[in-house]
Amino acid sequence: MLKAERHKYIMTKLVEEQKVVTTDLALALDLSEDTIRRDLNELDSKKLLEKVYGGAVQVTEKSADVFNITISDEEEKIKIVTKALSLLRDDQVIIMSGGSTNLVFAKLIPADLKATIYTYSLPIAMQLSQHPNIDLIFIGGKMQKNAMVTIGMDVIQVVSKIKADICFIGASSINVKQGLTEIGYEISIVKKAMIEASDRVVSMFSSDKLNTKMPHVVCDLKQLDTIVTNLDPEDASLEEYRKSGVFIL
Amino acid sequence: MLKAERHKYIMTKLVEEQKVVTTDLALALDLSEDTIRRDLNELDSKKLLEKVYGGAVQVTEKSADVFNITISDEEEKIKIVTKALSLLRDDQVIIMSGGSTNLVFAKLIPADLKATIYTYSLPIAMQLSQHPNIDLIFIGGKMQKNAMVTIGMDVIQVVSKIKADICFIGASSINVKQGLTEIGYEISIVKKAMIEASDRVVSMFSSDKLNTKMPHVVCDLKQLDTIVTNLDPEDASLEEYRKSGVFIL
DNA sequence: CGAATTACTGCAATAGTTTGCATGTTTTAA
DNA sequence: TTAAAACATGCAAACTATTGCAGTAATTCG
Repeated sequence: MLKAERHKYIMTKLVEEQKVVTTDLALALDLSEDTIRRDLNELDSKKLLEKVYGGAVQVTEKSADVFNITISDEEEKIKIVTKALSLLRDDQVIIMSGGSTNLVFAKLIPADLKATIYTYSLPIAMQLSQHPNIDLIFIGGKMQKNAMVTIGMDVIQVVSKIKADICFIGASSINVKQGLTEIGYEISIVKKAMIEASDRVVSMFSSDKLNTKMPHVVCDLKQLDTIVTNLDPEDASLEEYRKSGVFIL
Repeated sequence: MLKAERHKYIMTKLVEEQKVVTTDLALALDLSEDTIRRDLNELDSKKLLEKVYGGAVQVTEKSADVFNITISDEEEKIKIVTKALSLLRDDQVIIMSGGSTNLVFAKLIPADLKATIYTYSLPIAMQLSQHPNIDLIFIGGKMQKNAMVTIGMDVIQVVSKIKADICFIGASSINVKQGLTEIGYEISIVKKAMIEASDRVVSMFSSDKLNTKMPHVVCDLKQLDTIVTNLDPEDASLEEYRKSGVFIL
């Protein structure tokens, strides 16, 4: 029996019964449970079903409401950004890129902080727009749909005229050799401009971004002043990053 | 029975009956109360319900969420904007101001409409950012907090360079003598610029805005091409507006 | 063709999860 | 205040997952 065949069988069964059980499938298809589990994991990664302990269930379609932003691993991200809150001072000029980690950060910025914040991310601007003491400037331009950020020359032009004390920059990928890299060219050049415009560059990301790479280089590790992760700063996996001289929070 | 299955059952039951009782669930699902309690605690930590002594209740709506925008009289506004949908054509360049009526309008723009839309309202940009065929340009600048729109010279500068086919402009107040008026000076000048930039000016509002005034004049009634209200175009209270020559939808 | 590479499957050892029960504590309500 | 009900915690048994490995099948490429 072909793997594709099995997958079809599993999906059919799933629709019929709202769930599938690993052991039942192994029995029905006369295969080891290991194989079934591998199938289920594969289908899960394709988002065709949701693997759960003991089997799999149908994917629950989350509401199509644009304003209902779900943040994955929010708990983890809260831990990361909480550390970064110590970098904030009154009267700073701040630039923030997009990304869900930065969004969580925006949520947790203390209500009494007085600062000027530039951003080109719609969700972050929405979040900060309710902050009583922050002067918020949105950097306009053409919207990149899914990411809900503006991109392009308009953004670069505005950013390059800013003189910021600090910028908080999301990371798609980071590694010791290439530094910060991005999947999209446009985002990478906007981030370059942000870094140019800021005295201090901070990047926050979870450890699964470590030692990965994307096509477009943003900057060297050296150009980052501080990185903030969910790991302990002394963690072994940060060893090489420590050596490069970047401050780890 | 899979744990994930149970959780779905519990959540369904919770929606149906507004509450669940530990002992009842244990009986219904033929499991120990301990297991049910663990389930409820788990769902609680995911914020899907609130665990209470003896069972669990639905989570109370959190209103402090910036992204949870409530639109008053949404039904009424849907009626208004639905009429205005007929003004849309493929390949138009459109400017939209802020306001909840325009937000409802944005929601109802057909998915197959190809157009370029400029806006300076965060919620409207969020809404339109998911639209597959719209080129969206956000007009940046300093954010006005509560309204979630950008204002000021940056906005004026961009708007004055646009050549738009049509603009959809919210209204705070309108009357036959002064025309369109606004409570804030900054908003009024942005709207003036929008009108300048557009071949055709459309204003949508509910009838309670009729015959009211605010301090800052936006434009004459004559400068509006079309107004869209919840009233029948032939309604008596629109008599004087009809006379002024504006088209009423 | 045939050697090398790649993909698939089952097994075994290890690791992690779930569940009910026993125990002791906390909460509720008469 | 007190007794019953609900709860939290630790534990053991059963169950489920992951990982590396080895054997086999399928595919690729010279």
